[in-house]
Amino acid sequence: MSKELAKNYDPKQMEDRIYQKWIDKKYFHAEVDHSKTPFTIVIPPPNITGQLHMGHALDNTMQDILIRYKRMQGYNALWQPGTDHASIATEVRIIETLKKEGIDKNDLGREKFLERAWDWKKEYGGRIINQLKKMGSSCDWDRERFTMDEGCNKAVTEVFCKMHEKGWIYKGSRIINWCPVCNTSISDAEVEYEEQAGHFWHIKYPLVDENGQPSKTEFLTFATTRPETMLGDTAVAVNPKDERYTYLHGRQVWLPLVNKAIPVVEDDYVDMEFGTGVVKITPAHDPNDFEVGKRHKLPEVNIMNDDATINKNGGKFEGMDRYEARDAIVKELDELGLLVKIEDYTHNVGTHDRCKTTIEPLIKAQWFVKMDELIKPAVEAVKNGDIKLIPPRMEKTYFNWTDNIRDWCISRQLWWGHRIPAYYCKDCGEIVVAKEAPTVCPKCGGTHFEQDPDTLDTWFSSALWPFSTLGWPEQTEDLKYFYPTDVLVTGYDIIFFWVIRMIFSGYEQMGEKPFNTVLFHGLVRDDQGRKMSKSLGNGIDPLEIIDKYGADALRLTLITGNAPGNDMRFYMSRVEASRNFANKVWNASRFIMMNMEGKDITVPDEADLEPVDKWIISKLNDVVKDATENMDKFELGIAVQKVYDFIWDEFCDWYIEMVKPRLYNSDNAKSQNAALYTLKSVLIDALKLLHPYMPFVTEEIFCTLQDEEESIMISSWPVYSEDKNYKDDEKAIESIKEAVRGIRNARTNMNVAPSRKAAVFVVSDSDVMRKTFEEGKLFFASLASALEVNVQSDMTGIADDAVSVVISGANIYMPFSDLVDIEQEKARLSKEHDRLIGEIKRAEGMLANERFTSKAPEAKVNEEREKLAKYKQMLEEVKKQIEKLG
RNA sequence: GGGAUCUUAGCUCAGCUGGGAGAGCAUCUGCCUUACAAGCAGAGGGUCAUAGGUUCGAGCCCUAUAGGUCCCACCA
Repeated sequence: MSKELAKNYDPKQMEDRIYQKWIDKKYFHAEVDHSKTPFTIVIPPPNITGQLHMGHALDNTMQDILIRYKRMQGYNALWQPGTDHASIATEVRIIETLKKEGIDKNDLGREKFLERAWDWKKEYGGRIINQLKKMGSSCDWDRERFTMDEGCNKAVTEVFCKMHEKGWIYKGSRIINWCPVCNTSISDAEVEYEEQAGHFWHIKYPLVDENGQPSKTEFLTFATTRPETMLGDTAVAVNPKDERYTYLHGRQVWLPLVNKAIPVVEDDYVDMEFGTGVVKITPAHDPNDFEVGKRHKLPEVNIMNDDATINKNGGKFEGMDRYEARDAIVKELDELGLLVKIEDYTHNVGTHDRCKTTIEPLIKAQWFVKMDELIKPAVEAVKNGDIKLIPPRMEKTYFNWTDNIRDWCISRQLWWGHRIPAYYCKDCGEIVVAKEAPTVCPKCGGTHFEQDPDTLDTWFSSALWPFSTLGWPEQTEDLKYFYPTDVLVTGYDIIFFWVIRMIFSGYEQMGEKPFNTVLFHGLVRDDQGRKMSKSLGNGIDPLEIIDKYGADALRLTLITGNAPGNDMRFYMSRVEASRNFANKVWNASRFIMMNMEGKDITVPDEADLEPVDKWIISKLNDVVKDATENMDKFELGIAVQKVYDFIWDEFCDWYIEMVKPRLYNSDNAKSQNAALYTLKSVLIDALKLLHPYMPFVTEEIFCTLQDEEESIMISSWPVYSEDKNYKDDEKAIESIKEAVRGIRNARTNMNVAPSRKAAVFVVSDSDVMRKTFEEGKLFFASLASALEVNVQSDMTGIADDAVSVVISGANIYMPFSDLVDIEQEKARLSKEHDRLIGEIKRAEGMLANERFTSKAPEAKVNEEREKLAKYKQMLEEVKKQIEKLG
């Protein structure tokens, strides 16, 4: 019993219903099944603080397309979903919320804070999942994971302990990036450099004279952007090759305000060309100075508290904020006559990517991951192609990072996250790293321990995501079967944060790569090319788009007209165009079903298929081949464009129109059946090709069209077949299309009213051509607004002044001379004449070139010869017509 | 400072391994033709940034230049 499609395409009434059906039927669920080849994608876990934005929408659309495609191809497709605890992002949000309630994080205490965090997770963690469902994402929700669930926690602890044992995780006192607002260290990757207008303070320090006192006559001048750090200066440096300063070797300068003598050191780090060639050295507050300090064994004087106020080492400036101190110090130096000048200076300032606070380099004891060995297999894998990056240019970005890798600071002074499994003996201070809290100190036998208060960088756990979600560290069946995963789809903006770290973690922990291919996409920008952001208020909510136009339209919009890895702009007009396409598919299907109503459609003999039928079947066959190839190359936008063009331009605008006369004529049942069968089968395959992109509308139509099959998403992907390759029929129908286009064009040019039908004569001396038009007479007549069609080999019955259209191999005549403006007709023919002359010139030019005919591939040369012959013949015909008109 | 990328129709962008310049939107003209006006038919519009080079042949490959975007580094 065939159902009916609603009159109008209305995504709202179907999408949620269909999604629920898929869930109920468990179509998304994947189980280990050794009779099938697995195809696995792990989702980039969205933050629990997050809401679906266009970036997610794009990212997940791409994944869903790949998963649905592979599932239809018969793979055991698993899309592993989950969410990320997003340590610092979440913690910041909770602190904000607490603040509104007048609660300070520290007053609340760690335990209570974590309770709040879990409440938060419960409340908001599911929100984005539901939003992903609105997109149509076919994730296996039965397997949903969280980076802080039991299994992931176990994986994290396991990795930490293993790597510590191996010596690749260590605790060290080094200069790190400190965020004074978030009160935590952050990794290099989390520092964002921002150009800021600042000042360059030129300052001079007196040299120390032979009595150990500050000289009144000798000074050293230099410039700094952060004068407050002078409180922590422990040297000034010059380049050893700098002859201007040879006299300084072995001498000291007097550090004002602090009032002590500090040495002049020589170091290659100093650029002689820059400034005065003198640099103040503050080892505790600058990464470069830190290195210089190490080389010269300088003391490290930390002058700041964690909140970036000056500490007791800052003497009378103690307690001031770093910027207050800056002003105060500049003022005092000026009073002492030590301020030479102040320049405006624009420079890059490191800020925290989460809160935009200027970071403060500080020396702190932190945990690090040693990178030099760990990174090697990850570099090798991309170099030798074991892991493919798409587009390949991303490799350069990748290597740029791996070549300059520095140890990864993984400890964070936060509460929300994986607590570091390191325990300190309260008696002797011994550090024990273990999966479980130790009971006895291996060094002193003490029994009191305190766990390290710090948590791990949020990316530490997401680096393990491809295998922790499959059960690791347990050797599960899932892990053996689904790992390594196939494709990772993500934005190029997290290549350093996440992609690289997953790759080296995969090799280190699993001994195998985490995925075969990384498919990168760009950013979705607003219609002016700006990044969508909260502060600009230019973000477009995907859910609003879905509500108005449907998820299918949104998905199609995001995937078309954009090359891999490139940013794209989001236009409402494009969403409308996508929705219109859905509507087009909807209506074409509705038309086909209306005509199928009450008919018992059978599979026709090949002999009963008419040339038009074979033409569209052959065209579809080509699209199946092309689109599949494109999808295999991850050219998703190109693939769907071909399907789109096929459905709209070929199937709807030509085939359906061509077949209408047969549908309306029940006298020839065989022909009608062949048409209906072709309509239906081509539609079904086209829907299948479209399904990964537009899952909802294709499902609704598919299920309405044929009741026997449950769902398009578990139907099989169309396969190219040599048997459906009807090149002769394609050629024939293209001739008719050419004729129709020519006639329409001529009619428009002549201003012939559409309502006015004219007789049409097709004249050709080719038997094949006459047969083509004879067979296609019926639909040719309707498409060409012909009253009648006469196919003949001579000019019998055709008026001299009939309008003529020349196509390759035939002349078409329309005797509506009474309506025709001869001058206009001449102009039209003259234009056609010029066009042909141009084509002939081009082809002749190529063929006259001996180097072309001898060097170009033979097929190409023959192609040009054929074209030349064809155009020459057409030109002769056009010339004759022109002559006839005088 | 290093690197990537872009410059194609009025706008936004495709153009896969080099072989007669495309789409959507916008514009103009005509159509409420029995699936679709969220539509149909037709039309206009491009020295493919500039200059060289390789090639029988370049939007595509190479070099340089100009302009835009982004990433990395961070000379105090």
